[in-house]
Amino acid sequence: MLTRSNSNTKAYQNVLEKIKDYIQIDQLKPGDKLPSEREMAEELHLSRSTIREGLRAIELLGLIETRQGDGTFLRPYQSYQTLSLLAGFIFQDRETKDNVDDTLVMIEDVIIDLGHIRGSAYIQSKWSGHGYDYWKKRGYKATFEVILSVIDNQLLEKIWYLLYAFYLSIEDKQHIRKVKDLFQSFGVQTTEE
Amino acid sequence: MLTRSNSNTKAYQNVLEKIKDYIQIDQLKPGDKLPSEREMAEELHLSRSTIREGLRAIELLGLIETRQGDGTFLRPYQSYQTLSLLAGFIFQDRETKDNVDDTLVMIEDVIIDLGHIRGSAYIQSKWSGHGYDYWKKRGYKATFEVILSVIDNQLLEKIWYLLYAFYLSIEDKQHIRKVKDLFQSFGVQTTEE
DNA sequence: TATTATCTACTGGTCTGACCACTCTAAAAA
DNA sequence: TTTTTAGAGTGGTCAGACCAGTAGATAATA
Repeated sequence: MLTRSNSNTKAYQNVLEKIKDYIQIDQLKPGDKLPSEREMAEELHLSRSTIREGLRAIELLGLIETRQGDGTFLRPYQSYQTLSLLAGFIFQDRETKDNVDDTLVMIEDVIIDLGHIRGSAYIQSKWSGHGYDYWKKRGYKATFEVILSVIDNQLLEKIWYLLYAFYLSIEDKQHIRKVKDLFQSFGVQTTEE
Repeated sequence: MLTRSNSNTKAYQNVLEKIKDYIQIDQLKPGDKLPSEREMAEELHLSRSTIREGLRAIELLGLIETRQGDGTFLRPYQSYQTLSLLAGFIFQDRETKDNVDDTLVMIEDVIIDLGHIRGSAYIQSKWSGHGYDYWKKRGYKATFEVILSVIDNQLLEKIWYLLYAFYLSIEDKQHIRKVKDLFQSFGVQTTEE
């Protein structure tokens, strides 16, 4: 268990909260303009430098965009950008490296189950259309993407991509799952022709 | 002395690069101390405020930790906590929300299944020990953490934390899953006493 | 001597006010 | 009308200041 010590909030963290308020109260949408730094400073009774410290933080996360001489704008986010960032930290932790393999398998189990439920027929036709050898040649990733395409959950897809890519980067093994079994589970013939 | 080295890159971004150098050249490890803000400012020929803008950015990312009167330190790794703050900025479109919701449920299904397999007895005793009301009071997160603790897959745990934190930040509902059902699935009595 | 209290130098946290570079817009000039 | 220009506003950066907290050296104490 981690011990998270102090909890004295710093002034710039209020900036983050305040900006959330701006977004909510003013119903700001991506691309919209935020109040100027000087305005925020006055309204929050903070110095402009403190305001800026808060802005820089969320700018690095890709949530806002600053244009000199123009203003600060909400960005059309890419929420996955943040997920990628977090993934960076997750993978940075060496302890979790060992878990990548396990977790990848788990995630794939989920994906395969969903594939059966939501688009078994489509997957079957797609795979059968080209034949087993075709997908065998195109590789594990392409094959799996067929399932992912019918599930239509971009977040789950992103998680799988991250895990899979990371797995490949730290392991020698090419396939963690028998593609043949995968095909057969969807009722696709795998006999070579 | 004018600065602003022509290109579009902002000065504070150099701070990030420089800190990477510090880490690499000085072979800094988690917990180690970085040069003081004033030192960095002098060495990079930047003002202290600019240095601080860079520091705040990577602080929010959880890379560093600042202690007033002491210094700035490299951090082991980041928890989901700070990022959950930002989740409020990220999710606005319905589609993304649905993705988070769906994915969270999926991940939890996996976790619950694994809980049954790897530590059903432990979970049961843990929950029974304090009684249903205790966990009901402590909340969904604490209850779920019992399952996570026996699974012992930190990556899966972190993914769940991330999704759960995101979920809370975008929804009002406290419980997405009937805790009562969860208890009963592990054979724990839920009758009030 | 061993302990405690105090001082001091240094650190991050914040503020003020300034100047620059840039972008927009509206008034002035063509 | 179109073009030019001047100004106001914005972010980018800076220097210097003061506060608040920490750690280590020093002095005072038991």
